[in-house]
Amino acid sequence: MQDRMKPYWQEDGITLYQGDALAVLRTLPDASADAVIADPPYSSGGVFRGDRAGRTSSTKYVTTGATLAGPAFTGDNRDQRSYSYWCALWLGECLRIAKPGALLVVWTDWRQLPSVTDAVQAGGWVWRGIVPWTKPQHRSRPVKGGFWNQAEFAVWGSNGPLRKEPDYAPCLPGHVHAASPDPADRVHITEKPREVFDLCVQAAPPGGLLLDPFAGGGGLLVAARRGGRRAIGIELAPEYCQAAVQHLARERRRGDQGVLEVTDG
Amino acid sequence: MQDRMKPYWQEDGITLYQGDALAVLRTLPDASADAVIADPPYSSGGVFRGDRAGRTSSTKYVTTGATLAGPAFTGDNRDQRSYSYWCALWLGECLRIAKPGALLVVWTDWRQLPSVTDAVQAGGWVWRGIVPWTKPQHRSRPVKGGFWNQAEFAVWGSNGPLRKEPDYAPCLPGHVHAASPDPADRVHITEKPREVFDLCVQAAPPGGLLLDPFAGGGGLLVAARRGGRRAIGIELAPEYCQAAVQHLARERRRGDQGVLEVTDG
DNA sequence: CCTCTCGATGAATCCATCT
DNA sequence: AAGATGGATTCATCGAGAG
Repeated sequence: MQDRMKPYWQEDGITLYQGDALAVLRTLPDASADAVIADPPYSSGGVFRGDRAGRTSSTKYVTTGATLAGPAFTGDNRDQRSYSYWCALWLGECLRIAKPGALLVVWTDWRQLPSVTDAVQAGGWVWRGIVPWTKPQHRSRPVKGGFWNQAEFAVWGSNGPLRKEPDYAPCLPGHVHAASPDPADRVHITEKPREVFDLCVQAAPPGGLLLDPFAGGGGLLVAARRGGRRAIGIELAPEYCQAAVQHLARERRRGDQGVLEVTDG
Repeated sequence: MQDRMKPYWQEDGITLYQGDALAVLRTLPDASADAVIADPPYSSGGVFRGDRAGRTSSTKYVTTGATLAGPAFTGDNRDQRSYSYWCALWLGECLRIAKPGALLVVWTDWRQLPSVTDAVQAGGWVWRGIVPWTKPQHRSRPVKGGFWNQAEFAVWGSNGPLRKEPDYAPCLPGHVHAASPDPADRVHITEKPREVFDLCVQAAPPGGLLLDPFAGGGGLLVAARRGGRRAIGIELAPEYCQAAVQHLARERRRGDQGVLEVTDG
């Protein structure tokens, strides 16, 4: 662990660092996080390698004429071996930061799933399962002559044996079925629905600390505050750091309204 | 391809061979199957290596002393390397038997998923996706301090480019949510629900030929006939061959009743 | 029709002990 | 010390049936 960095933003137990995930992770203290929730760039593309090179996320993920909600995100063109290697690096660093028994959740698509399970174990975590997130067909991609592509996957594991303490050792649902947010409401291109974030947040006990090395639009940070957890987010792109902070501010206003509505009812 | 074997049973375009999958596959003709649907023994169980070896399916998967449907099945004790190797062998043989553009569906659990995706590609198939089957929580197992284990996975691919013919190139659902059949109604310990078989059957066009190298209790053969497809099943255990034939006979009677009921209504 | 209790269920897992 | 063996046990869920 190196010297502490200056946060990009901090409020209500939510901290956001701007910078490269590996670089920032190295500055975080040992055995401090109750759970690590990671949604790294998938680095996926065509079935054959040539399809994968030289395109940025704006052309890859937006097939219709819809306008791109945010800046193209980087780090999404690694080939498979270097992707596994890179994942093993930051996963190993996360292991150091995680408390014993802490949970790990890493999101991926079908194509990178085997690389991610390898990397999780290479990073020293105990791999314990896969949680599918399934989307309704109208929000996913048809494959002519095959099966719809309507699932993404969370590879999950733990730092050593699972927590058994009676105070917080829940049995969490092993499947989420929810639609992606409407493109108009999306902060990040690949933003996951609220249901997914709300599940991930429960990987840490109330008041516990979540670590999100690829914070993107800040969806997990928002969910962490909503669920009464602290969180540390890391995001490389300044545009997304700004978007995440705005997201947190917007949801705080909406949350206040929610509280008022509850009081009224 | 070697000499034809004598079928164990044959009727209505459904053929069942009794024998080792690899041995029987070698006797089947080239480019004859429209789809391959495989539900091999998972050789799974145990987060750590020691828990994976030397147990039979009856002691491994059945905790309560209750209802053991049928005998324990064999071939469920391979270590990870030999499991991948063995899968690549029969998958390669299936590729030879498959028509160009034929679909492949291989069922597995989370633990063997990466091995199976490797083996599918090693066998020469183009890997194209993962279809999760999710179960309701009350028919799956809680994991204290973690996520419920409530999904199994179909790794799917094709023999070369996907079929594009307008006559049969459907977009099939990429997710099934269904409960396991009631233990009393099960022919095989690990039998999948009807919804799963009905989806798999659609991988071949109506009248087309399905190949099931691990027929077990015959669930896919029954579904194939129900869906108007032909099928070739292979099963090693004579007990399960017999059970599959009985299953087909029972469902034929039930099917006749079903037709009558529809006529009545 | 609603609420409650009760029981069955699970393609395993944990851990002490022995080799 | 590492691996193999064997025995004991997990608990939230939801349907059925009763009240």
